Amino acid sequence: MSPRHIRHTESGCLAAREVLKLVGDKWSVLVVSLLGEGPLRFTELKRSIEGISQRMLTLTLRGLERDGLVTRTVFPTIPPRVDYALTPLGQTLQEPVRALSAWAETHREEIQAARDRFDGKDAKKRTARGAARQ
Amino acid sequence: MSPRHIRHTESGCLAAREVLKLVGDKWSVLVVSLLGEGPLRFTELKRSIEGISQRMLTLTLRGLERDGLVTRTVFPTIPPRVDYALTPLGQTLQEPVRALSAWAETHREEIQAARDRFDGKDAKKRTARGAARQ
DNA sequence: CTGTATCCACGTCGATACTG
DNA sequence: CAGTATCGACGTGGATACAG
Repeated sequence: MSPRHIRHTESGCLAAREVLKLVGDKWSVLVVSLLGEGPLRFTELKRSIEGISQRMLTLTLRGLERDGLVTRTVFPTIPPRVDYALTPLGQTLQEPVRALSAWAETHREEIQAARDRFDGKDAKKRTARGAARQ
Repeated sequence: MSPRHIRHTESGCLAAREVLKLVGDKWSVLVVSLLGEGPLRFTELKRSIEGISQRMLTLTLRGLERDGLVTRTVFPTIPPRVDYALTPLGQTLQEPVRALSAWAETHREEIQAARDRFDGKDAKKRTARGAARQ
């Protein structure tokens, strides 16, 4: 795994990879997006996302905290209360992410059409070879 | 898996998720970026990326082709020759992706600092509890 | 309430070998 | 040259149970 082959600055591309991976994460972007509208408690996040497990929410938040994108504030009360909020850095991430989401929304139908076309041709090929599956 | 909980339009968020996943993919963005400078053959791509296996390059290209981001042109010669190129749709994707990469580059050091801080505190906590690992 | 720990199913990826 | 097929290792995510 020599990272020498990647164009331009090596560290820049490694950073890009990591951020891209973060963005590709199943929950991170959603959490950041929710916190973009204000701080939330653990349970509030869990309820807002609803498909997420406790484990995954914890892991996601830890990762975001580690990267300096969210802050974790513990109130040592009983029962305990923990607030999560976006850092300034986390807020700046929202802009490029929103740009990407906008792109997705804009080209959603175009992509879907391409997929249908591709899958259609693929099905034809398979049936032509006599092995119609499904 | 009821997709009812996601905010705003359901299809929009599903589309965003899929694009985010595509962007988070280990190779897709790299391939799109390379094709952004002009069409390339299969082997040229393979050599340019170098860390990628034949299998992964094939799968990546099929996925991009399916989504209508790249075209696959076969020249029925011997030996065979296949050119891959970005579609107009694929080209438009480059802009938001570059914005995200720029964000990564800009905040690279900031993120690294946050990680060091976090990992440092984590290590301290662990040693304080008497279980210094590593 | 806010986690942590454990287990397991699943998908993804790489290595390798083979084909047209 | 440009793939496809197969296999095994690995990481990721969900369910569940338990703890502070």
